[in-house]
Amino acid sequence: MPENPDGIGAAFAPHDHSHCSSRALNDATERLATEGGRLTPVRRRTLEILLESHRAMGAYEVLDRLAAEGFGRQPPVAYRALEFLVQHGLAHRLQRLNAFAACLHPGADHQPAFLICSECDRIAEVPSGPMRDALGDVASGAGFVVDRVTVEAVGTCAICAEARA
Amino acid sequence: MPENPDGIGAAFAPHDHSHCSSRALNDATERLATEGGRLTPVRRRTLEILLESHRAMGAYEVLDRLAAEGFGRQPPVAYRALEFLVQHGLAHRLQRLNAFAACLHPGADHQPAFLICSECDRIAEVPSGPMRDALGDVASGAGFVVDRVTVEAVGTCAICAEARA
DNA sequence: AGACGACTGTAACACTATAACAGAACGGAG
DNA sequence: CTCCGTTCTGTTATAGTGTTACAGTCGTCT
Repeated sequence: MPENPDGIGAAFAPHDHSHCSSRALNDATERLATEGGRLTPVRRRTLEILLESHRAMGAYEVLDRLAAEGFGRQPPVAYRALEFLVQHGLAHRLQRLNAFAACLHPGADHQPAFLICSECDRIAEVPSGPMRDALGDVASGAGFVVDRVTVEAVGTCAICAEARA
Repeated sequence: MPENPDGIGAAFAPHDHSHCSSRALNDATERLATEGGRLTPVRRRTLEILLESHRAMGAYEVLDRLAAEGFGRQPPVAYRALEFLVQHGLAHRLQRLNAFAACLHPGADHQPAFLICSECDRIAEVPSGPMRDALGDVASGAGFVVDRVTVEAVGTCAICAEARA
C-alpha cells in the first residue's frame, strides 16, 4: 500500500499525522467562519484531542483530558463540546463504540461509512454513497423513506494484518 | 402496498401478526434443536416479549416484563437471555437504540440492515448483501478486511407517511 | 452601562451494562 | 437411583454512558 495521506483509508497507512491533523483543524476553522459557529477554547481543545489519534474516544475519556487541563469536570462539558463538533460535521459519533472521532474530511458534506479495526481501535472513513443508494432502493420497496444511515464495519486493518503475518 | 406477510419490510405493512410471531417461534425451536441450544423458560419468554411488536426494546423494558411475570429482577437476567438469543440468530441488537428486536427470519444465516421509523419506532429487516458487497470493495481498497457490518437507517415508514398525508 | 443571548460550569440523577458469586436444575457415568 | 460436572438462574454490587436543571460568566449590541 502506497502512502496516500488524504485518501480513502488513510488512517490505516503510515502518514505524517501532524499534517493531517493540522489540516483538519484549519478546515474546521474556515468552515465555522462561514457557517457562523464559534470555536471556543473547550471546543477547539476537544477537537484537538480527538485529532491526536485515528481512534474513537469515549466522552468520559475526552472529559478526563479536558478536566486535567483546567476545563470543567462534569459530563455535560464533554458532551456539549462533542455534540457541537458533530453538528458542524467536525466529528462523528460511532454507535458501535459509544464513542466519537474527529472528522478528517470536513467541508465535504458527507455521511461516511466507518471501518473499525478490532485489534488496534483505529478508525477510517470511507464514502458511503454506493451503500446509501443500495439501501435506498430496498427501503423504497418497503415504502420507507431513509433519513440518516449508519454504516459501521468491524474488522482488521492493513497494519494489524501485516503485523500478524 | 400489498399484503406481504413474510417479505421485505413486512413490519411496515398491515399483516396477521400472531402468524408471523408464532412462525418465528417455531423456527427458533427447530433451529435450536439442531444447533444444541436450550430454549429455557426465561429465554423463551424473552423471545415472545420481543415478538409481540415490531419494535426494538431496551434491556430494562424486557426486564420489567420478566420481573412482573416472576422471573428475576436484576439486569443480568435480561442481558443473558438477550445475549443468548442474539448469539443464536433469534434476535438482533440495534446499536443506534441500545436495544434489541426479535429476528423475523431466523434460519437464514443473515446479517440484515435495519430500517427504523423515527415516528412509531417500528423496525424492519432488509437484506444487506448488496451493501456489504459495496463496502467490501472500498474496504479492501484500504487493505481492510471486514468482519461484521452494522447498517441501520433512520427514517419514516409507509404507515406513518400515510398517516401524515 | 444595561440587556440579551450564547457559553461554561456544577450537582444530581437516569439509563445501560458488567463482574463476581451462590444456589438450583439438568444430563451423563457409574 | 446417586453422584458429579456443567449449565443456568438469581442475587448484590459496581462500572460506564448520557441527561436535566439551574447558576454564573462572557461577548456583543444598543
